[in-house]
Amino acid sequence: MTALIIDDEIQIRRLLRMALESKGYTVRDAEIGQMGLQEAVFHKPDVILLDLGLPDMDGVEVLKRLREWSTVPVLILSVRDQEAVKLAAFDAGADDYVSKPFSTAELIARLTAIQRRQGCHEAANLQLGPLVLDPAHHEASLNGQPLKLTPTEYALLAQLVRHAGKVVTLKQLLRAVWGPQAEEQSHYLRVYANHLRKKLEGSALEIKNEPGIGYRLDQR
Amino acid sequence: MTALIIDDEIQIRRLLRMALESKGYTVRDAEIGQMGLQEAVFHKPDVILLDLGLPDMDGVEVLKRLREWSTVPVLILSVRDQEAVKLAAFDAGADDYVSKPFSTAELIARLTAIQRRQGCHEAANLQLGPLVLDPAHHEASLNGQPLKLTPTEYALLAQLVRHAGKVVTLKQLLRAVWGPQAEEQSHYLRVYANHLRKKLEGSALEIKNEPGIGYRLDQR
DNA sequence: TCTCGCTTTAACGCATTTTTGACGCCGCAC
DNA sequence: GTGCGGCGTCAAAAATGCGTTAAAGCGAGA
Repeated sequence: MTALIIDDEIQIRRLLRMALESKGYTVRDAEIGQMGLQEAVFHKPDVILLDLGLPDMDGVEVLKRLREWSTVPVLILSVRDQEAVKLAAFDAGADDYVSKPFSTAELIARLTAIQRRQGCHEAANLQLGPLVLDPAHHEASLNGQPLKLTPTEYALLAQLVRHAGKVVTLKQLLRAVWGPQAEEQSHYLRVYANHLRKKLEGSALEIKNEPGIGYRLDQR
Repeated sequence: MTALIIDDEIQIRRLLRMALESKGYTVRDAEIGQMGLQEAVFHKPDVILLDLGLPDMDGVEVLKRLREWSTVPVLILSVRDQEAVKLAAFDAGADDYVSKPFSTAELIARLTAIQRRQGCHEAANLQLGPLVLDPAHHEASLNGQPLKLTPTEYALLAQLVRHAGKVVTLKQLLRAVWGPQAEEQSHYLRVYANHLRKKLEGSALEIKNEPGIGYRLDQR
C-alpha cells in the first residue's frame, strides 16, 4: 500500500508520513502540484492526500488533471472550510475532504474507509473466462497456469479486462498505462497489444482492434 | 437509485428527503434503528443515511448489525463531534461522517462521491429511436445490432444525433468534425452523409438535406 | 562492469480510411 | 431551352493506422 502526500508544509508532510508509516503504508511526497502529478504517473500510489493550498497551482486543478486518467482515491486537506471550495473539490472527483487542523486518527480512519470501499472492487480478482488477474500481487493466470507478464503488459491487460467486451479508447488506455503525457503514443499500444496476443494465444480470449478508436478484449 | 434515511427527527427526514428527491433518488425512511434495519433488509437501498442518536439503539450498533450482511454505503449523521465516536463509526464500517448541523449541498456532494466510488455511474448515451451512440466507447448500435462506424462517420453522426430533428448547418458540421479550417469543404459532407445513409438503410432514420443550408437527421 | 529483462524506437508491408476527382441529376433563373 | 450551382454517387489516389519484427536504450542486480 503506497500513499502519496502532496503538501507544501513540511510539518504536515512529516506528521502524515509518521502516521501513515505506522499503519504500514509506504509513503512518497511532493511539495508542489507539478511534482505530485509526476509522482502519481510514475509510482501509481494507492491513495493520494492532496492539500488545496499549493504554491504552484490550485489543488482542485491538480485533482482535475489527475482525474483525466486516474481513478485513484483522493482525500483533500485544506485550511479553507468554505462550502464552495468543498463542493468544487468533490465535483472534481475528490473522495473526502478534511479541514485543517485535523485529527490524525480521524484522517487515518477516513483513509481506511475509502480504501475499504476501493478494496471491494480491486481486491476482488478480475476474471474473464480462463484468465484471472490478481491486482494485489500483479500476477496473472490462464487456465490455472501462471502467466508471466511484465508490469506494462499487466497494466494494459488489467484495463482491458476491466472493460471486457467493450471498446477502450486509445486515449484511455495510454493515459491509464503510460500516463497522460503519452496520449499520442499509440504505437506503444500496437507493440504491447501484440505481446499480449501472443501470450493469450490458444485461449478463448482475443484482443480486437477498432480502427482509429481503440481495443476490445473479447471472449470467443 | 434509492436512499434510506434512518433518523428520529422529522425535520431532518423532511429536509433530506427533499434534497435527495430533487437529485433523482427514491427515498425511504425509518424513525428507529429496528425499523431501519428492516427497511434495509427488505428494500436493499443503494445508500443509507444513518443518524447516531436514535431512541431505541445506538447508531453504531445499527451499523454493526447492518455490516454483518450488507456492504451498502453508509453515511453517518451526528450531533456529536467527538473523535472517539467518529472513530468507532468508521471502525464499524461507515463510509463518511457528517456533523450536524450540516450543509445539504455538502452532504449531497459527499453522497455522490461515495456512489461514484461504488461504480454506479452509467455513461450518458445518445439515443434516437433505434440508434444508440455510446460516447465513452465510441460505439454505435442500431436496433440492438452493433453498427460499425469509422471515426469520421461516428463524429458526424454524433453531431446529427445531438441536434436530431433540427437542421445543422454545413459550417457547424464541418467545424465539429473536420475542424475550423475545413469550413468550406462541403464536399466532405456529401461523401460522408452518403456513407451514413447506406449504413442507416432500412432503419426509421433518414438524413435529409436542406439545400444550401445543412443536414437534418429525422425519424420517419 | 557486465548481463539480463523490459521498454522504447524504428522500419516495413498491408489494410482501412480519408481525400480527391469525375460525372450525372435536379431545380432554378435567365 | 440553356447554363449554373448544389447535390448524390462512385471510384481512384493519398494518407493514415495497424501488425509485426527487430534493434537500440535503459536500469536493476549480479
